[in-house]
Parts: sequence; C-alpha cells; structure tokens
Amino acid sequence: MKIGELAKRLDISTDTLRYYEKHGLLSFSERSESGYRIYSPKHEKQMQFILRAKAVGFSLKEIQELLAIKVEKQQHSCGEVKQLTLQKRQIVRDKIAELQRFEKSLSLLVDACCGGPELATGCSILTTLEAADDIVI
Amino acid sequence: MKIGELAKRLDISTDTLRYYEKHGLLSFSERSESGYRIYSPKHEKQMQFILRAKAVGFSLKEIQELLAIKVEKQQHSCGEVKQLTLQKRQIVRDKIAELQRFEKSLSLLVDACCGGPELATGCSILTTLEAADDIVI
DNA sequence: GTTGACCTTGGAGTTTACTCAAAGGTTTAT
DNA sequence: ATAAACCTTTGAGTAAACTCCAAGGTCAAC
Repeated sequence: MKIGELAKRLDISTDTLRYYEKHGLLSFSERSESGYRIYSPKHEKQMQFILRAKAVGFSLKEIQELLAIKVEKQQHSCGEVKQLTLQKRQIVRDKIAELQRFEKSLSLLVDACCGGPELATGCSILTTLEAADDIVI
Repeated sequence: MKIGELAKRLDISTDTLRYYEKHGLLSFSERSESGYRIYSPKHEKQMQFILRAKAVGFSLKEIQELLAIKVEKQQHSCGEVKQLTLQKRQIVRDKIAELQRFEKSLSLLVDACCGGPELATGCSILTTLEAADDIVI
C-alpha cells in the first residue's frame, strides 16, 4: 500500500504520515524500487494507535514513550519496563476519571433540559447550571 | 485574590491566565482601583474546568464551545442547547471508550510482566506484546 | 508518447498555545 | 522613602504539530 492509500484509509494527509516518520513515531517502511514508501497492515495498526492516543490528549512525545515500551526491551530490565507501563496506566486512569466527571456533568444538563423550542433562558438546564455549584461546567 | 496567587494555586503562569482572558476562555474579572485583576473562587473553578478539559485533549476552541453551553441561553432554543450538550457528551463518551482500551492493553502488559531485574528481552511482557496482534500497543 | 495522477525531497509557512521582554505603575516591608 | 515584589500593557518570540509549495521523478491509461 502506497502513502496515498494509507492516508486516505486513516483520513489524514500524506504530509502527516511523512511528518510522523521523520519524527520517529511511525517506523520506517519498505521502499519500492523507485523509492515509494510501501506500507503494510502493521503500519496501519501503528498509525491507528498513534491517532487514538492523540485523540485522548497524548502529545507526540508521550506517544513515542508509549511506543517505546515495546522497544526498550533490549536496554532495560523487566522491572523498569513494568514500572514505566504502570506509570502510563496511571495517567490513562486519571484521564478516564476526569472524563467521567465531564460525562456526569453533561448528563445532568441533558437530563435537566426539556429540549423544547422555547428560548433556553427559562429552561431548567440553566437553572441546573447556575444553581449547582458543585457541577463543574 | 490577585493574578499571582491564582496562578500559583493553579500551578500555571500569570501569562497563561491573561492569555485565556484575552482569548475569551476565562471571563473578565473585577479590577482594583489601580487596575489589578481581582479573582473570585468562581474564576478559580472556571479555570479548573478549563485545565481539566485541556488535560483530556480538548482544544481551547472546543473548551470555549463547552463553556458556551452556559452562555447560549439568550440566543438559542432549549432544543438547540440540549442538542449541543448531547453532542459534547458523545465526544466525551468516545474518549472514555478509547482510554479504556488503552487501560486494558496496558493492564495486560503489567499482568504479563514479572517485573524482575533480568533484561526485558526474555520477559513475558514482550511475548505478550509481540504475540497478541489484537493488543493495540 | 504524453497527460494526469501519483510519488520524492527540502524547505518555508501556518496555527495553536503559550512565553518572554520592555517599560512602566502599585504595594509591602524595612 | 526606597527597595523588592507585585501588577499593567503591547508586542515579539517560541515550540509543537502540522501544512503547503517547488522542482522533479514514476506509473497507468488513452
């Protein structure tokens, strides 16, 4: 699969793919005789991982660190790799907890709102928002 | 509370606070006679919301949209506001699902790893990684 | 056999989100 | 009353993550 096809499948630009390769996120692909990048399903999986990590707020540098867990086997002890993994998992868990608070707040709003055609000024969604100091939004 | 104190409490810079005000994220504060910004606990709460939203991958523009749910009452119908809130909640739910997949993958790694002092090359954490194609990392 | 749609690189430009500096006014402590 | 530690604004600079462009090579179709 050439770069254009992979880009289309992932709904990103070819520039982004080359950018990620250049910056050490996407591992090097084979090249055709003429120098075209040839990607395998493995590359697609790796990209999906990168894009999903990005969507939940990891920076490219952090994503590199996540990917590096896989690579660090030769250099580091089992204990170190496990420690790093535990650290990353904690970050993920914290993010989940944060999002669950958002979800709760938004659900409160949704439940309180009538959803009718009248102007929202008189709607209970707002009363909810203004009254409940403990609601985060 | 003056800008320096709020910045310290939130562990960000005063520049960032002024930046958020300028870009319509943090609502205007009162000013002292000499022109100093005076913040209330309400401002602190708003900032905490902004920082938490940022931590889970919302851009400043998206955070504005979240905050705008509160403001749009005068201009929009109850139904529209509810629709927007539902949309935002779906995004939050998708992010949660994504993070739960990460958590699961990382947990598999943690559980499979002995955590001992030997080089990770021979550790089952790696076998897990390389064998399980359905694991995302 | 040439047109059009691909691909290559290098490098410049853009957007987002800060971050710093300059020049000056205010407040607090000694 | 005079430093030191605040605060103000304006505007420039920076880092991350793309995004675009130019100049050229490749490939499939008509």
